[in-house]
Amino acid sequence: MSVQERKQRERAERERLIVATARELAEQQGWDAVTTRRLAERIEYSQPVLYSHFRGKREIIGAVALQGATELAGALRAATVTADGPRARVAALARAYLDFAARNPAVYDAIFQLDGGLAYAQEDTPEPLKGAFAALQESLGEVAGNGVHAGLFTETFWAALHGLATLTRARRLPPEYIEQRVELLVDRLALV
Amino acid sequence: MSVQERKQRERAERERLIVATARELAEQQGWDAVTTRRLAERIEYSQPVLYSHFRGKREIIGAVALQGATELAGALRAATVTADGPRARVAALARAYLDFAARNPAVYDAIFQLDGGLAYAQEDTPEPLKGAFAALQESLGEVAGNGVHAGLFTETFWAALHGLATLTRARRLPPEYIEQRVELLVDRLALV
DNA sequence: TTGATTGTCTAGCGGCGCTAGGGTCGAATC
DNA sequence: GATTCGACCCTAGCGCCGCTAGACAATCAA
Repeated sequence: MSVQERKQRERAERERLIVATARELAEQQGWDAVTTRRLAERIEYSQPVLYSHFRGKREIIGAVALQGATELAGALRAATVTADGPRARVAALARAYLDFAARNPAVYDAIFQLDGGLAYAQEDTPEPLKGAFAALQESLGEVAGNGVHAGLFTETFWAALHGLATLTRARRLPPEYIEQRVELLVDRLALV
Repeated sequence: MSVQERKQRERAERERLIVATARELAEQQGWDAVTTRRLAERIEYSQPVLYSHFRGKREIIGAVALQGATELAGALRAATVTADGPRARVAALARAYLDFAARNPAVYDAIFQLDGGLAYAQEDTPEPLKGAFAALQESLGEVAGNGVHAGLFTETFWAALHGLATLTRARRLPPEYIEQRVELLVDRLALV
């Protein structure tokens, strides 16, 4: 059975390679440049091999999204544990979120803009996505204020961050004053 | 000279037809379905005719975006004039904005998500885009609060609306409770 | 009437996501 | 160790895409 196991391992390894390569290519040249041909060439296999791992390009985007969501959740938690008090936690959370979006634009798109065939905000939502939302809510739930549902507050605050992240990167918002906008958001939305 | 004028009129009319058809097709089946072939077929001309009006598909998206921005500005102003007092104006503005995004998803994408080759937040930004932002600022500037720059406040509030609009439509946010989220935003961000 | 110009179309280029079908090569059997 | 068999991967190609070159027809000017 050792031969089969080795093959399974190699297959899993190749799948990781595909996802990592897609992500890398997307960050380097944008998702439009991630074509099945280019991707196949980079991993040094032919195109059809991709389809033995994923149903299509959409699923590859989805895989990158899940990986990214896990990292995002980690980054958010890492940023908030060291902060002192609810207000500081929320501020750190907001900065970490926007920082992640700015540093990993392609991954951010995979999670929040592109169609990766994933279910969001439902029961069958994959764990990494739920986890990322949970990471947001852990800090934001503290400052929702009386009578305001924590989930609803988290969604709204998150939407504001998402708007800042996407409009800035799509050059719809001038890149200056990011910090002031975050301050404004935290000051007004978070009740300490 | 009347012949030339007639030709010019006809050309302009055809250009309007192209933009209107692209918009219609995009709203019906999404921007992915707006291919130069389909577009050409719908206007009953061959593909190259499109390229005698626009440099490419990107410019067609840009044309739809400009048209949409003008409409958006109008919708925002129409919604705010009847409202009584700054708080009500902002609430009406927010609802009108989200309503526009929900009713014209493809146009909204053309304005705020897709690449239409337009300049944003710069001196050479086309007038319709400046106008839409101005329409936002007219109502939002009133509730920025002391010491907060009106432009910065407008950008931040707008980003929050944009986040709600896009996340809702991309099914990242559950479609219920939209009104509550808007209430929350207006209550907290707008200083009356 | 003729020649130039303008306008439009047909055809085609390279590239896309995706798949059918054939060939190769290693594992299991005798 | 030879033979069979099945898993695996590649070549080739389908119907699309955005975009363009070059042929051709209609119109205008001389």
